[in-house]
Amino acid sequence: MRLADSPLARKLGAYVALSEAELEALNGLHRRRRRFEAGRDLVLQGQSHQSAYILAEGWVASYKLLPDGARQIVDFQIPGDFLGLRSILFHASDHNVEPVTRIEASEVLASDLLDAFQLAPKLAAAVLWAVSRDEAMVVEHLVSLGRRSAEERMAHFLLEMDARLQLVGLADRTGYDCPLSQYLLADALGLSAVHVNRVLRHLREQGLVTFQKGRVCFDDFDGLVALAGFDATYLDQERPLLR
Amino acid sequence: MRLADSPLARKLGAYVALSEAELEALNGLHRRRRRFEAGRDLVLQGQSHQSAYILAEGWVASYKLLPDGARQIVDFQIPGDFLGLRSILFHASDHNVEPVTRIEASEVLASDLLDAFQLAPKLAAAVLWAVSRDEAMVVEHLVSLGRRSAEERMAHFLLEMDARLQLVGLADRTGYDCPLSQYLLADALGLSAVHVNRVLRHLREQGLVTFQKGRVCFDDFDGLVALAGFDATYLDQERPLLR
DNA sequence: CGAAACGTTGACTTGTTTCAATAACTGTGG
DNA sequence: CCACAGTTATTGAAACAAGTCAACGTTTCG
Repeated sequence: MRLADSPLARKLGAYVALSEAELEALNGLHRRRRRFEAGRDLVLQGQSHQSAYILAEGWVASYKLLPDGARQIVDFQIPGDFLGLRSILFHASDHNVEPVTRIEASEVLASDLLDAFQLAPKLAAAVLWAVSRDEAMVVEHLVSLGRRSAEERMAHFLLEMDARLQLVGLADRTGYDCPLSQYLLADALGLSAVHVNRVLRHLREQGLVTFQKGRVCFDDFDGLVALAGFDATYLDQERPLLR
Repeated sequence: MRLADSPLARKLGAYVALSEAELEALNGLHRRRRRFEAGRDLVLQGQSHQSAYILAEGWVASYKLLPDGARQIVDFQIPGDFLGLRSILFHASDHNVEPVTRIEASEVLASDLLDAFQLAPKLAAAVLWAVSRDEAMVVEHLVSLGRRSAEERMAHFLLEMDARLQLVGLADRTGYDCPLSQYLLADALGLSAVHVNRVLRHLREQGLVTFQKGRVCFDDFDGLVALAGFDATYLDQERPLLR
């Protein structure tokens, strides 16, 4: 694998072009590579001294549990994303991190990050950009839950994942492979699993998207964008590259 | 006013005790103090090269607008909070910032922050903590919209604002002054203004909280905490002080 | 091959929205 | 200081989106 082919390198490359030396420093973060099985949480709500990770392969869900047992998935992570970065600084982690599939991830200590930044200062700006982008995605998700209908939410979500996956080369405009069950979608979108099923059926019957057997397939991309009111500028990934 | 009395100093002081020199550096951020009238937005969605601010007095709402004109308030800011910090780094601001009351705020440039961090490195950690805390609040808000009922949402919101205001000395366990209209509450909680009114009435009739004439008054604090399932650990402000 | 997880559908219930009308504030100019 | 306009609060009735319960089909995997 060439250096630039790591998902994180691809993603950061959309923000700023990275030199060979900078890619090298980035690669240094991928020592301590680990594998985790689906369903075994990496990070637990309330626990302290947790590590952060860079996800290399597979899908992950970050979620919170409520006293009554309900759960809300805050975001999914895909290759190239950070996991639990906030819990490095915080007194205790305020959320859980669960692999949706079998995953591969590199453990990252605060000191690793600082070392990399010293080697390649441009990297610090790029990572800060990635973190701000994560926050912007959480904000957009909040807007979905507060002000979009179930159908708009689903459409918006499927489109956001497409844009994010495209950035790391795992999707194109026709669709992508998606390992999420309808239960996971329900917990992310603030719906019941039954309603998720109905919404997906309706979107399919309207000829907009088909999500079946682990594959999301856009039948009418522009129609879906219109329905969702999807505007990808919050992902900040359409800019002309800085060089 | 003694140095430690600025709201930001009070807030950061809950994370780490600050020396006189550090308070001095923090104070340096309060040059360029400005006043803004209620309703005249400071930062606009889609605009670039925006400033960040530290809020010194008054309340502010950060929100996003949807194509159909609906709006979702992401968070309110109170004295001691940063405004639009994310839009310093980002290509264009992805949200609007509107003063709810007449406010006073100090404009902060990226270079000001870096200067202050150089003068007082402990400040960098404290600011990073504040930013992470902001993100944790957005996440908890998202959980509210996704998985809590209207009544739980309202209760949770009123309790969160109490905890935050206490940290800067603007509230106690009995209540606080709150300039938010029911329309603003509705746009924050993902409800209609009519339903906000009904929810407030019901909470009042249950003897839990009274929110009338600009004042939130807790009639049964513990009962409200129980109803909301409120657990303030995500605010990370209960820790024993680091010295 | 069987069990468990996941997906699908229908009938019914509920929380929240919408529409509509009226009352109570708030601030401003005469 | 009062009258008026605009905003904010309050309440009822009807409509609707999404949830719940329940049953059954389908896939996956050990």
